Formats: sequence, C-alpha cells, structure tokens
Amino acid sequence: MPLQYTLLQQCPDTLARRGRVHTEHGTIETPCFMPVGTSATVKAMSTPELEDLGAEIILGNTYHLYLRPGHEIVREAGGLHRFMNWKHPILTDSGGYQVFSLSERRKIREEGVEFRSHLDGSKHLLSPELSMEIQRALGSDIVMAFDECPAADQPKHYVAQSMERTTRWAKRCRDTELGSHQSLFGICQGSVFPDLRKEHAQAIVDVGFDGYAIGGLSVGEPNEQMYAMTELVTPLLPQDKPRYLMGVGTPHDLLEGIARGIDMFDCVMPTRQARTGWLFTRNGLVKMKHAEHKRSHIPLDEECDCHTCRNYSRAYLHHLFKEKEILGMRLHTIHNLHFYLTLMRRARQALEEGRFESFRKSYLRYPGPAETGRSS
RNA sequence: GGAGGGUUACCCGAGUGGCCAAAGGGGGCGGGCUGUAAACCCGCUGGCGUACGCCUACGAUGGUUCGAAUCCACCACCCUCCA
Repeated sequence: MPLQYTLLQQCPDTLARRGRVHTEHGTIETPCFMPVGTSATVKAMSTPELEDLGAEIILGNTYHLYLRPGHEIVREAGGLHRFMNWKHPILTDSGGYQVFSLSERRKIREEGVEFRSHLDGSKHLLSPELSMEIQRALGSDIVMAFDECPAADQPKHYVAQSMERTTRWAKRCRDTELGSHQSLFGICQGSVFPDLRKEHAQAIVDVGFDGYAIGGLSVGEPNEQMYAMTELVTPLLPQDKPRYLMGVGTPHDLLEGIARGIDMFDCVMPTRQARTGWLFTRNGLVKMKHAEHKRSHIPLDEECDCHTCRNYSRAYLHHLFKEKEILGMRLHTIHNLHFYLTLMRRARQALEEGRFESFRKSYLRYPGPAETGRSS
C-alpha cells in the first residue's frame, strides 16, 4: 500500500494546509520538517534522541549508502529502518542532488549519470533503474525519482533539455517495481523559469506519483525566485497528494513554503549549522563561536525548553565549541532540531486554529529575506 | 672547568647577505554553509594609514657591509655531553 494523504484543514489566508501522511511505518503530521540523515544517521543524534525531539520522518541518501556500506549490506540488515534502528518513516533521496553537488565528478548521459566516487574515485553509473533498485533495497517508505538538479546559473535552453530528460527518467522510475510498502515521489524541475516550471509540473503530474516534490531550488537563486517558483507550482499539483519542497531551508523559508502550500521540507541547515556553531532562535542566529559568549552564563535561548537550553549555558557551549568537543555538536544539534521541529509543530497548531497568517508574521522576530528585500 | 647546540611574532617552528614584516602549523578573531564529499571551507592575525608608504621588530650591545634575522666580537640565558 503506498502512502495516503489526508487533507485536514486549509488556511483561509494562504495556500497553507494541515494534513497527515499515512505510511506503513507510521503517520506524519504535516506540514513537517524531515531531519537529514544522509549516511544512515542524522549526524550526532541517536534514533531515540530523534524520537524525543519529535521527528516523525527522516531522510537517507541513495548515492551515499550505495557507495558505503553498500545497499546490499543494508538489505541484508533488514533494510534501512532496522539497520539504523529507526521505526518510523524514512524518505530516501535518489542521488539527484549529487548530480548538482558533485558536478565536477560526473557526466550526464541519457542512460544515467556517471559518477566518480568521492570516496575512492571509482566509476559508477547511477541510472533511474539503479536508483530505484538501491532504494528498494534500503526499504524507505518514500522513494524519490532520480532527477537532475541543475545549478541556478544554467541557461534556459539547458534547463529545458535537462528537465525533459528528468521527465523521461521519471517514467523509467515509475516503471520500476518497488516494495509493496514503498511510495514514489516525482520531482518538478525547471529552475527559475516560470514557463518551464509550469510545463514540468504538468509533465510530472501526467506521469503520476504518490507525492510531488519541487526540486532544483535553494541552489543559489535569489530567495524571491524560490518563493515565486513554489507558489507557481503548488496550485498545479493534485490536492490529494503531499508536496515536498526539497532542501529548504531557513526558518523563514519554511514558513514561506508552508504559506505556499508545501507539506514537507528537509534541509541540512539545522544539523550542519549546529556542528559549525550557528544556533537558531526566534530572535535570530546565535553564533556560538563568537568570543562574546565566553562569560555568558545564561542559556542559549531563555524561552527554549530543549535539553540543551534547560541544562547548559552559552559559556559552556562556547567552551565545548572552541574545544571541538563532540558533546558541543550534539547539544547544538539537539537545540537546532528542537527549534525546527517546534516551529513546525506550532505552525500546524496555528493552522488548526485558523491563525497561520498571523503566526507566520510574528513567530520569527528577526527580519527574513521577505522583510529586508534582500535577494539572497 | 671543557666541548657542542640553541635563543625568530601570542606559542611551536622554517629561514644562514638584498626577492624578509619574515614559510608552515597551532592559537586568536571574523566570514560562509539550504534534497550533507561538511566535527567542514575561506579570510585576517606587529603598529599607524584607503593606498604608495612610514615606524617598530628575529635574546642584548657593538661592529663589518651600499644593505644584516642571516657575517664578526662581546655579554646574558637555556639545553646536551665530558670532567
């Protein structure tokens, strides 16, 4: 049985919607944020900790798990859920993002993408069929179609042909058999070109998927364009299927995405930034590496009730960071994920209570790109 | 008492006549990060000045030289070995 989406409530002021995604590994309340666990781990977190934080679904990555440990080993272990001890839903990315992020190491052909492994330089051809095969072995609940994520600076003629190839790949993914509990999401590309975005949204809907993702954004384009493309595409997607904005984003981006009809988000931002010393609060970023925290014997965020803020001071977190202590990364990650997941929980509550629009405007007390007019 | 080695910027350390305000680390101080090649990457780090530059600096002092962190003399301190 593929996943089922239940639309619970629609925002009276925006395109936002409150819903629920049902999978065999459990239910996901939407809009939701999905912590990224590329290599079968949300870096620095154990799975019970993720449960405590309230994560309902996490990501894994096809490309990385294929290279190491190898999808056959994960299959042997009983699938990714058992391998990493996560009982709840998992979404796996297809490797399409690595076409972008590892662009110097690959060649795109109609058949697929030839990668030189970032680990040992060995050559691999990742095709739509292989991506499906790997994701079937991983046993994720939501499988992403194999796409090409073009960089933001690509010219229109390139984006157009790339997008058409992504459509052909989408069909090949659709035609590959998956596990009975697995659902397949298609990905809309088209970069920042409105006509291409519309055209591709229609093409992907025509192929027919269990859910729809908007990809190829947050890859360097100005923020307004990311928002504009999102609100252009979501109305073209079926109401009864979940929509996923891939790789987004900042706390403001999440609120703006929800307002434009997005149900699911993922981003490395809370976890990566945690490890590199940026902490999110409703009043803005706290850069824990800064010397100003050396003697700051107060919590990171007075109004936060996460484990980190309830138990440790800025001075201590700063010390751990400077010392490169592993606990610092863990405590930072706990806080940032708590912040993101709490943001989403409160957004859902606001939607239920019909006050999402005022929530969107007031929750974050520091200016985002929409307020400052900055372009990126 | 004798023989040898050493003293370079906040720390370690390279440099043995001009290309040296001085390599490289570390530390310090910043910047960055959006489907994770990320416990990572990039700057700056003697003073003043936007800059050409000027000043102060390679243990101390004196000297050789057009020119010295670099060569010489002497002094101080540290290390190793032999008595």
